[in-house]
Amino acid sequence: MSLRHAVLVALLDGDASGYQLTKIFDVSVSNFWAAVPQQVYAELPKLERAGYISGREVVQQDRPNKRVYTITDAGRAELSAFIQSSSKPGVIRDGLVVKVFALGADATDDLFIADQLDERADQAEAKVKLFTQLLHGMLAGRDEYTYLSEQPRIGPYLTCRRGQMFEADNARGSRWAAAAIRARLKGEPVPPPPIEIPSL
Amino acid sequence: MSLRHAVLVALLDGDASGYQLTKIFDVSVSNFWAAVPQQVYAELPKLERAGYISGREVVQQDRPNKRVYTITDAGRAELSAFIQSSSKPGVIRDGLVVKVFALGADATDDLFIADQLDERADQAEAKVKLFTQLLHGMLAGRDEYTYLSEQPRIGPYLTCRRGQMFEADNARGSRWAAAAIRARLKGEPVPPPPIEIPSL
DNA sequence: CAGACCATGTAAAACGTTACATGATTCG
DNA sequence: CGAATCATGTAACGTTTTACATGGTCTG
Repeated sequence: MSLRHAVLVALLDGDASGYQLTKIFDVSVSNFWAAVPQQVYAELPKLERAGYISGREVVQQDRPNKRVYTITDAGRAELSAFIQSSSKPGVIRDGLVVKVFALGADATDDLFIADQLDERADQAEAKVKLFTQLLHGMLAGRDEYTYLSEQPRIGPYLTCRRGQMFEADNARGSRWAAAAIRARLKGEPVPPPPIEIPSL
Repeated sequence: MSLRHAVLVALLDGDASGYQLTKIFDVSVSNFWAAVPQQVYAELPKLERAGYISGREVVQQDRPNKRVYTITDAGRAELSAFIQSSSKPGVIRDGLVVKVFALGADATDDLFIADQLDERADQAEAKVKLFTQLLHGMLAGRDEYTYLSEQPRIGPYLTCRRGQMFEADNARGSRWAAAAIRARLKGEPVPPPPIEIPSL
């Protein structure tokens, strides 16, 4: 049950409303913990009742009023307890790769899979661009070495960097697989893979 | 809802019992669709009632009897329909990366996170070795180019290859992050990252 | 003879997804 | 004035996780 912890870490970088948290989940937290807005909104009252966060009303003239949450000491303690507990392996569930596993069962299906792999590669490339912008924003002109050595809160940078590398591989791998499928079906030579297979 | 489809693709390579399917999920399907044995066992009667698979009792002397399932034509059609439907983005939920996001909030916690990253790197390296063995088993002496050009069912090979690359990056990235955290805490120079940050 | 592997489940609780609902304000 | 953004939920349904349960055979 770490939706709760995902919300708590998101509040480490400053107070936020439910709406702002859904945006933070969209661009950064979703790389390691996916959650839709309804889930986030549902979690906030639970966390507040548990004493891990405290909310306050913020009246706005130009926009609807909002409720802004702060992580409490009890929330930080809960986070510490979570960090010091053992980590379960991450779960992956990707329907597109289920389809890739089915490759070779039907040639018509194979073409659909190739199309979807290219689409996935496009999305992954878009994410890489977004993450690269976010990273340069955090670096603010400094180089990575300086940033990592001097910045106190490197967590958001590292997870964004991880997302960037993950999506870059995702894009390369998906693009290659799509090309390989099409080449096979046309009887043409399969292109070389992005990374050679290691030996035993 | 693609647990159902994950079970169906697993049956494309031959009939299997519930128990065998849980093993297939363990070593290969779990790379793209995680499921515990109870989930697999629960899905089989549903798939049989829907007509997508058909089961038969197999009596064994040396071991407990088992029920072996075969994918039906209706099952293949259902799989085709799934393949031709649009793919939702894959979901990732990884508690360890939630912890990484929290880096910098507390130095004691940071050390725990570094330990867990090393542990994760060990597990990822073990998976890379396992996948490399599985891949060489599938290749059976042929090179990858030949295999991909000539083999009809390349799905299992590609998903295994993908898992291998994913885990290799996972291992490299986790190992580096652990080293970077420790270096920072000791005031030593942060080691260079496995991949340079792309420019804007 | 203990521990691992084969073989299959039930039941309850927790969690996640989807559809629906509402209403204000800003921007083009 | 319509669309986008801000802002927050409820309710129903479906899926996943966790704990529990059982019993045979095989290996050291």
